[in-house]
Amino acid sequence: MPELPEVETVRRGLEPAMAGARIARAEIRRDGLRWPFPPRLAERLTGARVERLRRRSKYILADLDTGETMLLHLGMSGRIVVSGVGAPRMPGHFHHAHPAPERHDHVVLDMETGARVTFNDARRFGVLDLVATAAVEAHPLLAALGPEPLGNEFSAAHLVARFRGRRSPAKALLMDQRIVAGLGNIYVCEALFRAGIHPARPAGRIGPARLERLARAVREVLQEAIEAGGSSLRDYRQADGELGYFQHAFRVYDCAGLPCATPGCPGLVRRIVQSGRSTHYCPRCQR
DNA sequence: CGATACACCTGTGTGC
DNA sequence: TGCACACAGGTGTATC
Repeated sequence: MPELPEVETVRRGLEPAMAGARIARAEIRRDGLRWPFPPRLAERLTGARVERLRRRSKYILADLDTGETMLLHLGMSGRIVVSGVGAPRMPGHFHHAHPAPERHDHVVLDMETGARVTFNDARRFGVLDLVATAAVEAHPLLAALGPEPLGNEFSAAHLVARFRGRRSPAKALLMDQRIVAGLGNIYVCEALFRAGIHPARPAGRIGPARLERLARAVREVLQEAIEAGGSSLRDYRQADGELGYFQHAFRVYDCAGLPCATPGCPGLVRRIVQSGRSTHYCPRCQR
């Protein structure tokens, strides 16, 4: 599921419940997700105050006042939902204010304010790790990430430099988190459509003007998707449990067989497979 | 180094 | 109704 817009939406939704609040109790309901949880996880979280929530690529980073940072990734099917915001504090009786745990609720954090944060992940491709805050950027999962697409380091010039001489399909390079961090299957397809670039075009054979257009398209589609609360196809929810609604604004993703969104274009959206993943595009307006 | 295949795991939809 | 199979938003690792 979750690409940058979904993760950013979740991060923002968690802030009211977590930022500045202390974790009163951490319930760890299994040994791990994609990898085993770090040792003594519950003890290391209990009593810690969350100082702030950051995002890097598709990771949520919760800086704790213990000197550690909790690193979260939602994998394909993860969701983090808050319940009981504003509920009166009832020490030892948190459960009265919250729904019963559901299947695949793996980690439950009860904040001292009464809010409950639940990490649910059916497929268990998600990640939860703890790392010294001073060394977060050196974490193996973060160390090789490319620039944030909504930050200053990402630009057409960056794409020019990184695409030069590469024969891989444009889609493959945009999916590569070392080149630009945070894009996934949906937003790569949508950005290539907006830029008029065929997803199979060799990356090194895209001119600078079109890379300018691509950099703009990437920023635009991510920004619009964040404003729409992300895209809900199956599992994804915002932190308050609501669906995102950017899926209604898809122009190509999941639109195989439908007319192209470009006014006057007679093309039909096509689905192909690249590197084992679905690609959606308009063969008429993407070259 | 670059490109591809596979692995991890559960749930859902489709066709027989 | 049951069953087999394809497919799903990600990404580290193995392999050529």
